[in-house]
Amino acid sequence: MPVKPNKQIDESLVKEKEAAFAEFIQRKGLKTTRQRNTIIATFFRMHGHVSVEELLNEVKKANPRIGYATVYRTLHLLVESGLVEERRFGDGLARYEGHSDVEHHDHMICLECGEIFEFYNPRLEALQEKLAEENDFQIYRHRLELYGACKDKEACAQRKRRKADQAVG
Amino acid sequence: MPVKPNKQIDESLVKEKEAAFAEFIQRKGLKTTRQRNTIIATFFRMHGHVSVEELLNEVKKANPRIGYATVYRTLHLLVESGLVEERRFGDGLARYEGHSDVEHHDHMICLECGEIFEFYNPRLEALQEKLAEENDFQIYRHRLELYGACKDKEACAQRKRRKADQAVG
DNA sequence: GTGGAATACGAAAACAGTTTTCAAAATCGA
DNA sequence: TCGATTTTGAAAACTGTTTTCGTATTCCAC
Repeated sequence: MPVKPNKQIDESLVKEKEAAFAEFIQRKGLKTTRQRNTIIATFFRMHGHVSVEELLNEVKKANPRIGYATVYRTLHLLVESGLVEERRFGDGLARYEGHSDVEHHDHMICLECGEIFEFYNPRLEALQEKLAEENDFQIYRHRLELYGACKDKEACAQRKRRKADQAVG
Repeated sequence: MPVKPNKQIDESLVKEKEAAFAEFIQRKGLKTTRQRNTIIATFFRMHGHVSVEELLNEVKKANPRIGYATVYRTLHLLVESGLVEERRFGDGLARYEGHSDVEHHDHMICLECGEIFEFYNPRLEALQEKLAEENDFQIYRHRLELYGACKDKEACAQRKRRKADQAVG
């Protein structure tokens, strides 16, 4: 089971998403702007579960004049378009995730190094459906998060150091 | 499977918890106060997933001079004591849940009427453990939330009305 | 292309939930 | 009861997010 999604950026996939967003914007009668293009181009080239601040930092490298408001607004549009999902892991801030090839997945969050792993298991999905059925409940969506720690302490510590370095730099 | 926990308040259980909290306070060298007593007595006699505002409203009936700050502070102590758990269901506010007889459970949240159902299934727990094991990950805790809708539309609509009434009253 | 209505931008203010501050009040061991 | 320590409540501060408002940009009709 691949716990971590592919780290490589698939440029053609990014282009596809940019096109899909452009179409969404047009369909809604909204306008294409330099800032929105910068923001989505940046976002779709980032990995994993991106916070607004992380995204803004990257965006500012391309255009320092872009501010929080526009990033927030563009992220809302991305969510509305269905290309991106908003997630909250209880640290109080929203994180955004571009839909990867894997349609749906759950998360394991290491409380040591902060890494967020993704996984998917059909038996788990099926079991949830069954339980909902038994309770006369219809599931629209769900969220499952396993909080804990990597057993590979060495790799975990290394990730932790790397992230600490990033935060300083 | 009982989807809703017992609605009855077990007074002896409440007393037990009050005693446990008193012991925690003492052990930490803190002081017993009228306000804290009021707050925990109120909390442990409420059902389900209580927001700070809901709790404060109840508390004010016993002592209108108690404010947000004290409620927040007391809830933090309750969490620290291990008698209460904090949960967040994505609507931006924290909810607090006294540990019930059921040690652990997951949630189904109806997006129509807002009702939060509890459930527990050992196979689900076991499967999660197995998946974590396969990924060299150790689970400390987890959270599973099924968002959807009650299939019993009548009961659902009734709950919705009742809650709307409460909000006004 | 140009004009102009509609939309978007950025900075700053507003907002909601939560936390902290501070001076006055309450607790509790000596 | 005294007095050091903790707690309280009101208000201010904080955090992440949303809205406001005046200016700038987009883009369709011409």
